Amino acid sequence: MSLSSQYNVITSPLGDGLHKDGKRLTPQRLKVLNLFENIGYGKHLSAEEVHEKLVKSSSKVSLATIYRTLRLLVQMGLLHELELSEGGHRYELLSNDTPDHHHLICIRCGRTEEFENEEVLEAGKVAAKINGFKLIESSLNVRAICPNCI
Amino acid sequence: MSLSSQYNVITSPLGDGLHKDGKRLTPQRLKVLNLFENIGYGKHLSAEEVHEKLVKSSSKVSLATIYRTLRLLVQMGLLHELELSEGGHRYELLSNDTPDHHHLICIRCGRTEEFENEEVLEAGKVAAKINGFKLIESSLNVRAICPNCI
DNA sequence: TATTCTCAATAATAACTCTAGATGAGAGTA
DNA sequence: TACTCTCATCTAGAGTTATTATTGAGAATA
Repeated sequence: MSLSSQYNVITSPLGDGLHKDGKRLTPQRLKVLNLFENIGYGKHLSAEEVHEKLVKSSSKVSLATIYRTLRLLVQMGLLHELELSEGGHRYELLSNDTPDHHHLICIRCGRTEEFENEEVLEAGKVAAKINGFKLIESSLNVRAICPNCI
Repeated sequence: MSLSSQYNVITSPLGDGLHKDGKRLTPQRLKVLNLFENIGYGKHLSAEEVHEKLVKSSSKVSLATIYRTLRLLVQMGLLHELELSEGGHRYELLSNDTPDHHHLICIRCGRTEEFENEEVLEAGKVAAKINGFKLIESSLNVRAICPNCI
């Protein structure tokens, strides 16, 4: 039996999106997406810049793969493509759902509800600042039992 | 190649604890632990009570397995054993770290810092109430980059 | 009564195999 | 310059097998 039938294995949005399509989660794809997550929202890079940055961080990924991966991540809705008037394209991280999204998860049936909360976002910011971290995103997971399962 | 070598598969504390010891994550073990999580902290049950409750919820687990599992969960530090003067033992969920614990996680090196925050706990409570869920616990995960990795 | 032991049957999961999807290097295209 | 294509090589992950931990039922123990 493969692990995918386990009760409690949680996978990434990238992995999930790829797998349900017969596609594969590769180190290269992860590196490209991580790069965008690291630089944060609102910043855009060209394919060449992505390539340079990965090479500098001793993560060699070929330019052809960069192009293929950028196209894929745009198709998956994880990146946004900007067309420049000077020619060429740039890519930026697309927040895939409500910013500052939190989840209420039923531990019995897995039902999930999203909600927003400003104080939670603020708490994340403060914690990051105190510890000298650069914030990327925060998500509150509330483990609970839904009405149907009580 | 087995999934365990993947980059981004997150497993449960129970699964992790068992696997690193060559032990297995079984439905029975999960059911027993879930039962304690569902009734919440501070409440204790005897082996017989655990058995009854599981049988009632149409989750048949043999009494022998209940005893074996309770001993295991105590060894793993997930449950606490109380010795009663009238004879027999009772078990209760052990909060394995700071209650209302939140995590600041470096997405590059994996370094993790814990912190507490009252507003976050409150936000979880409110969200659970609005949606009719019974709260179990909430944890805020802040994805960020630590000083060493910036 | 509360708990443990025995042992045949069951099943979690590590290990291995295999195949199609993905990559790298470099040539091709516009 | 900006990107795509080709193709040999590589590898992610599905599928399968095999091993051995775990379970259930009931007897045994204290």
